[in-house]
Formats: sequence, structure tokens, C-alpha cells
Amino acid sequence: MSKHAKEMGILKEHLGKHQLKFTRQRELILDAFLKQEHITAEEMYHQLARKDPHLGLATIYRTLNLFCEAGLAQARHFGTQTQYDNVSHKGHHDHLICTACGKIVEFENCDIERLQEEVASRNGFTIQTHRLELYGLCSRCRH
Amino acid sequence: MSKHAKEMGILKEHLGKHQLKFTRQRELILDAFLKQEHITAEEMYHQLARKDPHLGLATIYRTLNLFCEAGLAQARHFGTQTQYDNVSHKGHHDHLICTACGKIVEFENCDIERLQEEVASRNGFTIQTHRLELYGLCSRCRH
DNA sequence: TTCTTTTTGAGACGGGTTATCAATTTCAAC
DNA sequence: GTTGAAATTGATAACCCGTCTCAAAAAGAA
Repeated sequence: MSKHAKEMGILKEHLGKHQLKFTRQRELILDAFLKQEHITAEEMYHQLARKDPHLGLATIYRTLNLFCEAGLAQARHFGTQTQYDNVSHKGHHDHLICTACGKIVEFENCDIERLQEEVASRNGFTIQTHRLELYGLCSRCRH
Repeated sequence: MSKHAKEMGILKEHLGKHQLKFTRQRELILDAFLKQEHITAEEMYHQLARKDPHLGLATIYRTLNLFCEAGLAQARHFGTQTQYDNVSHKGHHDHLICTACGKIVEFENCDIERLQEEVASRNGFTIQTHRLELYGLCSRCRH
């Protein structure tokens, strides 16, 4: 009866294939994860502290990495931290990153996505997800 | 009489603007840096150990970060390490990565690059470089 | 319920990067 | 060239994020 039945199914299938178990923590973390577009382990730790004060940070890291293996999440190294992106979110967005001040602007561009599909199929690939980061100087840092 | 007169000039200009000083170490590190497309601090530490056994790792980090501020380098977080890219090097290529077998195919696409420029300027950014990775299944792994 | 296997939580640990600080170097003004 | 203020260096301690460890708890098949 969860809103995330589809993803829960993907997770359970992955667990079954690898002799892993379905736990209360994994369910809790998946539910929280799917509500956002991307999150860090630390952020999720604080978010979930209210629901389950004893949930450990290590469990969150382990579980988010599990989601990556199951294809539900995608890890991305941003500055010093790791962002876990929600792959099921359409409206996938990319990033403009200022190399001077660290400012990050999100954007979407359908034309680029279409060209990516073209490149992929030309090479026999089926895209699952992608990462596009543009590094440069924002208007304020250009001086 | 260095081959890197242009970049040395950029560095000196940056130093001048910020009341920083031109040192033997900074010159040494810039020369080594410009000879490669990208390098980690650790790699440079070992490379330069022969020329100057007393050159400290902290100095290398500080100097590479200085190069980033001067626009000569660009930091990229790759896994646990930081790659410092030589911005003056063009010849950039992107990657198709198979999530099943790990196969990597390199490609270039001018149309995508042009659209990137568009997105950037619309947001007031000047692109120094970018990273585009397409993750999916290659033809052999699609089954 | 029983038993084996996996998972969890708490904290120790590890690798990469930054901060600290006394000694040294730069460089502008004499 | 000397001098002196200000920046830099090198060694290492501290830091942060993420992983590992391991005993206790939970899952799930029989």
C-alpha cells in the first residue's frame, strides 16, 4: 500500500537474487529516499532521526549503496560529499558548477538528452542514467 | 625561458592581484602540472620527490588549489580522490559506461557541446570543462 | 520454535585533504 | 645590499567522510 510499490518491488527482487533480507530499516530508508530527488547520507540521518533515533549512519550508507547496486540510486561525488540521486525521478537534472565559489545551478535540457540517446544507440547502448556536469565560472566569479 | 610562458604569466597576474608571492615551489609545481592532462596531488608528490625531496604534500595541495583559483586547473572529485585537470588541454572526450560489464566507450559530440555552451551562457556561466557520462547496458549485456 | 544467515548499531579505523605554527623566504622600501 | 613586514613553507596534527569490525538482534526457511 506504499506509494512506492514499483521501487519496493525492484528492491525485493534484487534482495531475492542476492540472498539478502528485507528489513524494517531498508523499507524505511527507501521510503524516505524516494521522496527526494537527491540526498546525502548525513541529511538522511538527520531526517530519519525522528522516526527512528537508533538508526545508525553506517546502515544508511550501506543501504544507499545497496540501492545503487539495485539500480534505484546513483552515487555522485560532489565536493567532499556523496550525493545519492533518485534514478526513478524523471525530470532528471544536470549541474552547472562554479569552480571558484562552488555555486551549483541545476538545469534540464531535452535536446541534450535526445542527443545522448542518439550517441548511445549508435554505439549499441541502452541508457539507464547519466551524469552531466558543466564546470566553469559563474558571472560573479568571472572577475 | 620556460615553454609555459603563457600560463606562468596568468599565474603571476593572479599572484599580483592577490598580494601573493612567486616562489620556487610554485614555479616547479606549475611546470610539472602543465606537462600532463590531469594529475592527483599524491601523484605529483611522488613525481617531484626526485627534484625536491623536501617539497611537502601540503604545499602541493595548496598550490593546486591556487591554480584552480587562477583558472589554470580544475578540481574533479573522482571516487575518493581529487583529480586536478589541466584546463589549457583541449581534446576532451566523454564516456559511455556499461553498468554490467564495465566496458567504456569514448565519444565526442559537437552538437552536445554546443548545447552545453548555450545552457551555460543562459545561466551566466563560462564553461572551463565538463564531464558527461552515460550509464547503461552495452549490446552484449542487454540480456 | 529452531537454527542458520544476514543485518544492525556503535564506535574504531582509514585515506584524502586542510589547519596549525614556527622557521624560512619573498620583495618592497630604504 | 640591508632591513623588515608579510606571505610561504614543511612537518604533522586534526578533520571529515565513508567503511570496517563485531557482538547482539532480526529475518526467514525448515
